[in-house]
Amino acid sequence: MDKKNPRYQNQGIHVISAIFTVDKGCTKVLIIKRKYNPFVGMWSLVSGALYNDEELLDGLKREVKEKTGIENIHLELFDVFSNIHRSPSMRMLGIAYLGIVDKEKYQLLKETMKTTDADWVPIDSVPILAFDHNEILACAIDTLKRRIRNTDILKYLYPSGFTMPEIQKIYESILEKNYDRRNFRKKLLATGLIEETSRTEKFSGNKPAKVYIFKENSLDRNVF
Amino acid sequence: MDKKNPRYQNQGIHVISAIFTVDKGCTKVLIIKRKYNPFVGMWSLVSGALYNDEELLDGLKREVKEKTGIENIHLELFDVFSNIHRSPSMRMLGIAYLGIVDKEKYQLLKETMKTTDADWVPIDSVPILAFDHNEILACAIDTLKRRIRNTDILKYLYPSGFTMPEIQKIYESILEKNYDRRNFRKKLLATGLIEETSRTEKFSGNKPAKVYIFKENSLDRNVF
DNA sequence: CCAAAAGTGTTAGTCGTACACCCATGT
DNA sequence: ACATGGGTGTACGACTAACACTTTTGG
Repeated sequence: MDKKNPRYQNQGIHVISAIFTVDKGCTKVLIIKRKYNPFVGMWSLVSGALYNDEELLDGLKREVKEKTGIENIHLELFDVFSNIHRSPSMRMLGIAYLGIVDKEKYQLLKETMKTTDADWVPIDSVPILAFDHNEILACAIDTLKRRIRNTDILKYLYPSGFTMPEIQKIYESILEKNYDRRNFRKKLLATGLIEETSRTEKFSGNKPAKVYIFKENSLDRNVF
Repeated sequence: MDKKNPRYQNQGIHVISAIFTVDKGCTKVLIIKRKYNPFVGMWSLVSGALYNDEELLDGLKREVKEKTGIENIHLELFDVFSNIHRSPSMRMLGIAYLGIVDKEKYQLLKETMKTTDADWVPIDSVPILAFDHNEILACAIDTLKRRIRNTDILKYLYPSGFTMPEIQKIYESILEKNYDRRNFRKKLLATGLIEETSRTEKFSGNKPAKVYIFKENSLDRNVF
């Protein structure tokens, strides 16, 4: 490879995040309003250009922090978008990550150096987004559905534990299906991914519910 | 993003392929011997740098053709490698694809403009490879195992059909497990991914075996 | 007619699903 | 004591796994 060859130059890397939360039974995604060009004034996913001395995840976390104030979240790769004209100014490869967080545990900045607004919006009423972000989001939603069924991604939504009714509601909201309480509990326990703690916590009734946590190991399994 | 900022410059994109085949019960991967620097004289996966006016898959297929003579194969994304020093000369993001082909259907060039040798080697006797290709290969093998169980990736190994004993051997070779002939057949048929044809073909015995083909639809399913 | 591999069916055990009652707490 | 949601067990059907004999072809 000849570094001087212009065909190898002028390409950059976008890191892009689809960060989800579930709020009262509604799946929402975090979007920001852009303060600068390209696409000034438009909404977009939280994203930015990678520096040449940065790992992908480090760059993405930097962008997420700069544009939303949110730090220390789990993000995982799910796809790459390579359309040559997906960014107007130059060829930018888009590396897309997804995450899911409890929005109550983070302070979202409404305005930053690079954004004029930020919000959690229901995934079925997302506006037109900059770049190819609507396409990326659609792909992220599909992947999220698959991953909550096949992997223990929800471990990162509940770092300090969860109750059965609580996590069942999450599965039902994201997958848009209802599950039988008794069978749900049996199936999730049967995966071996979680374990009981001695704590209890109230979810929405009066009787306190047992708190469970995800174990460390994380083999791929069909969960639901 | 300020295009003039040097932190956004000097990064390139590698497209990398782990192309597998199964040869007499042995899973093999295609590697090439490098004619030029970096890593002249070393073996590596089939890979190269992406042009700034190319889609990822187009660039990868160009590289595969240039370095092996092989054309028209299915390749699918499986991971991204972003370690800053994974390439010695400059920061190169590595976008990794995997494929599986019937090596008898392709003519492999032993030498090309950019390679001095090329070969299918058993995955348990792969030499030290250039860049981070050993790591990428290990990751590809894991993914291949998962995908033959969860997706219809073997459709691309058998574009014109397969017999039950034949495809069972492939599953057994890659997953290093044996399956009961009767149950294997029932389970694969139950996925709904395949259908019978009117053709028959001899695999290794004297009695001809029915030929099956993969259907068009390709929903993710657990196969084995 | 013998060898080699292809093709098929039944049974037992396991897993998933459907379903109804008691329990702990707050008001 | 009542309302609200949390917690549990059982029975039935579906799927998975184990297993042996018959069929087709070539030599």
